[in-house]
Amino acid sequence: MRVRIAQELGASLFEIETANELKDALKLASQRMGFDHFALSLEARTSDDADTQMLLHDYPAEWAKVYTKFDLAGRDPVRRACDKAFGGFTWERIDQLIPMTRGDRQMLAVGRECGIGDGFTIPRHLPGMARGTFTFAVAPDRRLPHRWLVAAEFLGTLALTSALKISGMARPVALPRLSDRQRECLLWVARGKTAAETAIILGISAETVNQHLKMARERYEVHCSQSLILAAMFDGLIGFGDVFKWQGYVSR
Amino acid sequence: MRVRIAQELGASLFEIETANELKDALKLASQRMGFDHFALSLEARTSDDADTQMLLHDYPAEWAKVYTKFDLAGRDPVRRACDKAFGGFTWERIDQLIPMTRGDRQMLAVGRECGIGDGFTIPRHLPGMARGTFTFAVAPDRRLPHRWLVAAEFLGTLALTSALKISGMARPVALPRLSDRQRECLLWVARGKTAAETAIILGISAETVNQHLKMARERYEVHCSQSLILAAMFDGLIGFGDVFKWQGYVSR
DNA sequence: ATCGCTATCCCCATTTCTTGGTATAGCGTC
DNA sequence: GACGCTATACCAAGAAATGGGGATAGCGAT
Repeated sequence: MRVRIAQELGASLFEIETANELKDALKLASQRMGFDHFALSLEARTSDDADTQMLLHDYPAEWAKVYTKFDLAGRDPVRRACDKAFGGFTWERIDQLIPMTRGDRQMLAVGRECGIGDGFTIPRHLPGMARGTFTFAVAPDRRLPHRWLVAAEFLGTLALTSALKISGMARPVALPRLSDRQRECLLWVARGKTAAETAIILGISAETVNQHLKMARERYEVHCSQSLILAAMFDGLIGFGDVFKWQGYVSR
Repeated sequence: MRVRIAQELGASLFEIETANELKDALKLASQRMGFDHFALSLEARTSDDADTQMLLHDYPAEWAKVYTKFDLAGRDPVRRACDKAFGGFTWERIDQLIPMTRGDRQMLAVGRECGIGDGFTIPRHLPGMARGTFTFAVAPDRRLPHRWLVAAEFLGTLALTSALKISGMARPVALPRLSDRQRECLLWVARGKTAAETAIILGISAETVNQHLKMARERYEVHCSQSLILAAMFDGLIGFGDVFKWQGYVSR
């Protein structure tokens, strides 16, 4: 039932096209699930200018002011905990994820004074592309609606996905531009192999490997393997998982 | 109701202490939710090759054999899509995330022949620490239990968290740190500049640029610039935005 | 003041990549 | 059968990266 509601709210996110619409929808959704506040933060790494960040929230103005004024983001235990958790976590569990300093507790206390009590934060990362968090929070005198946390995590993930789309990063995917063989050569080069090594691995001549790479560079209109790798990776033609699994596979 | 069941199953995960127990629990849970198979993959982001990987699954033996034997991991579209999604995705939606090559479709077809039909994969990343995926799959003649996907994503996240704890990978890995100059040189190389061009841009000697890159490679314990760029990017030291922003900035 | 450490800078020999060519064979389409 | 596309293979010259040396300057700790 709760999940059903979250799914309905989530479905509406996919028709959203502006940050303002998203903010309104999230405010509605968070309150419907029994939270007092929400905050969405997305730091994308592919925007064209300084506008690589999206911050939507309905925190009390005072807290937002204090937070930005004293640059509390740099010492926020919630942010640090985000680098340690695969899934959402309630703030009372932060000390299980990271060591809490006195300053950390003090910061949470300041938050409470500003109207932010307990919270539930969902961290998400896309290597090289973006990192985002979604937080649901309640007033200091209220308790988190624990029965809604699963739905909240689901909705928060959708909200981040939507924000990513709005931010202009999720472009329509281009057609595959490399042949399988070209991609295979590229993959081994990305894994740190030389053309000669790749040739042995694939059982073809080193010159042929170079030829495939040459063709691949031409298609991507770049002049060096670094750019080729990054372009292919950005397009999703190869991924970090394809690469790192093979670190040290055949060491020299 | 479905979430309740997932929560109960999830709660049991936190008392688990060995990979085998986890595997049994996940097998039970996945079947209870209406899936035929599950697969948990966790890879730590460390350069030394100790137990940096955990793979738990109940895929058909034939598929596991084919997958490892033919290096299918390097051309698995599911793995690539994991770098593009904040949340779980069904395999039928992969082509909305990444370009699908002929080889990709062929690979999914081979999977179907081996008993793996549609799937739902949950990707999670911890920058500088680990990357994990959890997949629920059904036999080729069956459909994914869509009503269970929210619960599945919840449970999958918990399973990955549990696996992280069990594997001992959770200890913070000290990220290689690069000096400002090293990072600067790396950035320009990632942007496709040669050492000589970078030298002019930075106003230093080309040999010095090479030296910075050399030190950076040593810190990351890699032997070539490709690996250096990818490792730094995976760790969040540089991002696609830092790179593509500058395409064509100085024409060649 | 000396030690250890780091960031910065430079040279050079060897290996590797990049770019310009050419060529054959297979495969599907028109 | 001609055409386009791809995979395969090779050659050669020049540009670039890599890994081996050193060297200087600053900075904090003992």
